[in-house]
Amino acid sequence: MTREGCGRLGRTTVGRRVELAGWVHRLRDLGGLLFVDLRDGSGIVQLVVRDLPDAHGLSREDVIRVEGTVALREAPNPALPTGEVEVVVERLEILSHAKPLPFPVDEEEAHASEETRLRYRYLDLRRPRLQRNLRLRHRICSAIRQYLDAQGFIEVETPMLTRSTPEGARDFLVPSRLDPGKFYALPQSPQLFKQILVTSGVERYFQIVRCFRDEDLRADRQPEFTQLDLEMAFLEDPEDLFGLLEGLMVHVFRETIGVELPTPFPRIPYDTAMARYGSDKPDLRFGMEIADVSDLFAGGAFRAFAEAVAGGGAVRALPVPDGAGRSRGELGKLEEAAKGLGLAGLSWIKVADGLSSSIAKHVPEAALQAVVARAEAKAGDLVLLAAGPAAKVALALGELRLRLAREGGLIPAGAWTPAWVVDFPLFKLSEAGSIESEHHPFTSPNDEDLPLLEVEPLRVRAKCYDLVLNGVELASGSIRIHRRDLQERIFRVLGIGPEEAERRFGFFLRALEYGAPPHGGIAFGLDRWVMMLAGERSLREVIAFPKTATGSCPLTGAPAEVDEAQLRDLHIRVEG
RNA sequence: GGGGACGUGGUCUAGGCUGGACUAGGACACCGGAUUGUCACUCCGGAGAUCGCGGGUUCAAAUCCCGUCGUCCCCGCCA
Repeated sequence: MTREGCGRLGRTTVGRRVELAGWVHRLRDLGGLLFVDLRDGSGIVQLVVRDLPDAHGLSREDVIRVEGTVALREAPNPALPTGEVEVVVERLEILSHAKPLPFPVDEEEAHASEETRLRYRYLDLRRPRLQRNLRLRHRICSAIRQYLDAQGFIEVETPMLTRSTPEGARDFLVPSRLDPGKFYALPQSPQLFKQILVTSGVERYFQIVRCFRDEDLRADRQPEFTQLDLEMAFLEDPEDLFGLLEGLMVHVFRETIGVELPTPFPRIPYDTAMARYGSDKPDLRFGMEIADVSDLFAGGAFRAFAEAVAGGGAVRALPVPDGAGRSRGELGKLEEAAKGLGLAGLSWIKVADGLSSSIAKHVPEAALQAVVARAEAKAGDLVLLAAGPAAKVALALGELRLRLAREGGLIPAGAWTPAWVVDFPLFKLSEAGSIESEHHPFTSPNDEDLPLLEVEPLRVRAKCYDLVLNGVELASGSIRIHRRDLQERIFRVLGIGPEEAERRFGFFLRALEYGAPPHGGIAFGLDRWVMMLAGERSLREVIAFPKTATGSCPLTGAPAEVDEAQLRDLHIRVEG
């Protein structure tokens, strides 16, 4: 007799003799009559047990096997998919006993601290919500593979033990036993390997791959995380990739949560994103677009604003729907928040029957009207005004835009607003004042900006793009440099001399010398993607065995001390 | 590296500001008993906590102070 799925029993299986096995979900002992809700991977069904004395010793989460006959219920339970039937048990075998549980596993929401949940992760994962998340994650991966396979991509594995290449984050290091004093690094991404793969004739590569970055954790950041990594040969125009990836997004959304994403996704230049949304990952689920009103205050009587414009800065306006009712106290708090974000101050205009404004004394009514018009504010709205260096104003207003939208409940539930952000700058200024890559050093500059490379590097744009979804950076990629001479020029701008370049990237530069095709690609943060589709707020809810905020694993106790002998083998001595 | 919140039986929590009748209360889980149509079963009874750890203040500390550890959130950091 073969085991059947609890959740597959129903009206059509009445009268059948079945064997079931699973976990005791709940018990209702009425003395002469015992009800057991039996749970397996397919669902839950009610068992009725009579005249089996052993059964009264059952506990929740015991693993049992039963034989019995499917019968129509006297009183159906509409809350249960199998609620029309029950299984009358004739034979019962306890396969494994469960101790009293540290927390209930039959509830949708967790009723235990995260630490307890992670310590008993095998119990936590039995909860329906996490089971759903695991299955959703599998379906997403499955849909990705299905789509990319159909598009001619092949999945190739790259090493986990590799060499440290100076990328943005701190590396996890693995000491070499055979070569004392030397270390492998766990990959922050398979960046150079995938470029070498396309150079090797793998024209369409992808990999669902674990990556490691030794930085502090967040709700949306784990030290080991999974990327959908992807690279194509003969990719010169990002648009060719966008179409393909929009197809991927549409496929995954359709197959997993049944949502139809409209294509094409909007393309938003980086400068526009910063100006209108104050962010390089704009949340397009709601309006509140920031308007530039610098010209309205240039040379005007309100000195704070006029001087900002004269000094090369900007004055920008953020409309707040239905914000006109805010009290002076609330506006004061907003200004405090703005100062915390680096602004010198925050002015406001309330749009009601007439206008009232914190700067009415200094600014003519007509100018205020013009600001309101440009910010597209309606009666009942509030307009916030900030002045200063353009980048600072943009970021601060962008942050306020998000906070006010969240607080005001202006973000529609169930909305999906993907967009491509394009035309990123190639470089940025580090805190120390040196030139750094905005994306990574293998990103190709825009052809027409090449003459600026050594002269005005900060003005060079990159063939670089992010896929942004609901204000979250979901994927990031670029067209790569495929010629050694250009790659060396970039290194020079970055202050990486020929010797250092040879030492760190010699293997890669050589690969570019033997016929490297133009190529490019992208990498998705898979965990975040799953998190969004699952509607979760933390990555830990979509990773089977995640780490705590301090990088520990309460289940296994990692990280942990190791034997002295192991350290000796690795030529490691621990201080202190 | 910085800021904030939290830590009380197995689990979740009340109490904490305003120290004293707190002999630390409740719910769930657990144990014993009853129970033949329940489905969050019900009813009766029971056991289980030196209030994360260390120090201090005080006649007296779960409660106030300092330190430390752990968890969570945020800033920095994350090409």
